[in-house]
Formats: sequence, C-alpha cells, structure tokens
Amino acid sequence: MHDQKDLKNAGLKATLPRLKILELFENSTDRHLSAEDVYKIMINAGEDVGLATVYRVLTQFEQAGLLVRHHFESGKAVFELNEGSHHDHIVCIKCGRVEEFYDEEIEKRQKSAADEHGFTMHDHSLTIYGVCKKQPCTHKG
Amino acid sequence: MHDQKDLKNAGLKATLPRLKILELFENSTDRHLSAEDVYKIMINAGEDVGLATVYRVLTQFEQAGLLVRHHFESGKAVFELNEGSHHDHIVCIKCGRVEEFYDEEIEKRQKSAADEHGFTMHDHSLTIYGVCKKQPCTHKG
DNA sequence: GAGGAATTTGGAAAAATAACGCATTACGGT
DNA sequence: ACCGTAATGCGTTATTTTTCCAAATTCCTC
Repeated sequence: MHDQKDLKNAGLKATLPRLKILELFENSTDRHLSAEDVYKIMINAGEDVGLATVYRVLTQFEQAGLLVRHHFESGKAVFELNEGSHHDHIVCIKCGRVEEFYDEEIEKRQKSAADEHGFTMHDHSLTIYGVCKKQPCTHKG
Repeated sequence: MHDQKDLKNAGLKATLPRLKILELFENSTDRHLSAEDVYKIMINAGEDVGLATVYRVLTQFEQAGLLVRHHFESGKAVFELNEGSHHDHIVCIKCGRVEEFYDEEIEKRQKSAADEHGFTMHDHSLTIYGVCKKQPCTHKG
C-alpha cells in the first residue's frame, strides 16, 4: 500500500492532491489512466483539483518512479502504477481492455538489437493490438 | 515506384498534393516524417499546400495502407511508407535518429503472447529508446 | 478536349492534449 | 501555532490535430 511515506521517499510533499491521485491508481479497477481520466474521476468524486495539477503530479510521479507513462495509439499518454516488474501490454482495439505480459526472451533480444545497432538502450515499449475473443468486450472504448 | 495508379487503387483521386506527398516519402532520405515535417518540406520546395491537407492526406494514406503511422514518445505522430515488410524501431532520445530492425523470434513470441491471453493479434508496435553512441548524433532533435 | 457534378483543397477557426505564470493556499519543521 | 517554502488552481499559452466552408481541382461524359 502506498502512503505519505512513498511521497516523502520520492522527495515530494505529501499534499492532498498527490495522496488522492496515488490512492486513485491503487483503487481503480482500471490500472491504466490518462490525465483527463484522473481529472474527471476526481471532479466527479467532489475533489477540488485543477487539471494542471493532475498533469504536474503525474509527471512528477513518473520522474519519481511511482508511475510509468505509456504512449499507446490513442494519441494521449496513459499512466499506471510502477510495481517494479517490467511488463508489456496487449490492448484490445475494440473495447480498450489492457492486459499485461512479460517474455524474458523478448527482453533479451531487444537488448541485443540495441547493441547491434550501436545504441545504449534506455527504455523500450512493446504493445500488441488485437481483439479479445472472450467475454463481453464492452470495457469503455 | 508509386504513382497515380496506387492512389486510384486506394479509392483516392490522384490530386497534386497527394502525388507530391507520396513522392516525398519515396525520395526523402528520412523514412520517418511527421505531418509538420512534410508540410515544411513542401513549403520550402515552393509547393502551395495547406497543413490541413497534409494531415488529411496522411490519414487517408494510412487508412489506404500506403503509410504506417507511429506514435513514438515525441508527442507527435510520424509516418513511413508501408513496404509490406514489418519491422520495429530504435529511436535515439538525443538526436531523434530512427533505425529499423527485425527479429523473427520476437515476432513469434508476440504472437504466442497474444494467443495465450485470448487475443487475435492485429498489429503490434515495438520501439526501443536509447542513445546512439556512434557518429555526430545531431540529426534534427 | 470542354462542361458539369462531386470531391478535394487551403485558410481560419476550433478541439484536444499538455505546459506555464503567478497570486493564494497548504505543508511541515520548529 | 508560526513561518518559510513549496504546491495548488485558475487562466493563459503552446502544440498537435481536426473541422468548416468557399473556391479550386479532378474526373466522367460527351
């Protein structure tokens, strides 16, 4: 569970908006949220927060390593809690559902590819787009 | 070589802006161009084109399968010619240089991952971000 | 080749996403 | 509790992309 200590450790004051946003990511059924998502959820919950604050805090959390930012094909950035374990994503192009996966061999081969091309790898992003055959598939998109 | 026939086959009129834009992607030394890039190059070349047209045409070309759109971390979309052969990208976070690579094993394992999660894979995007150690590294960014 | 309908274009304005400036407010060490 | 510093929220600004519409271009028919 995250709390004030996590913020302190990250060198950030434990302010109300920051705590609420962190809490939101922990409790939301949807791990992956955009700035606009976070803002709307908070406004609907009666919080008095500004959109600028949401953008600022999300960026700070990313820099502090609390969140990870992704650029899926939607054109807007989405964030998820950084729980240490790197993973990649499978996004349903019909319903927007996001699942996670990890493949050691893929990780290794990415590193190799970077080396072979004379790059020092800092980061990578792998996203699979498809349609989830199972279930109702009416998540939100 | 692309020409009017490609546009017709795609169900698009062979208008001057469309032909020029297609030509640009074929002849540019840089395979990966944003809408703004395309617009500036054309204006500098004396073409009388509107930015709105560039955005429209790029989107049409993507839908027609002539171009592929990518969302790297730059915040703006870049396009490249769709030449049938799928490949992934390595982007230099310092200079913006883009290189391409392909790894059969990674491709296979992506397919497996999608299957295991009950998804029918339509597409996937893998981008490695790093710093190119070689060369001047002063591409454009 | 010219005429005419329909699509396409270019420019301006509007959306959408993200960032900034500054007065006010909240945090946290004392 | 007090006070200095840092963070917030509002409005404004920047950037990327889309929409609207009159004018121009394309393509089909003759």
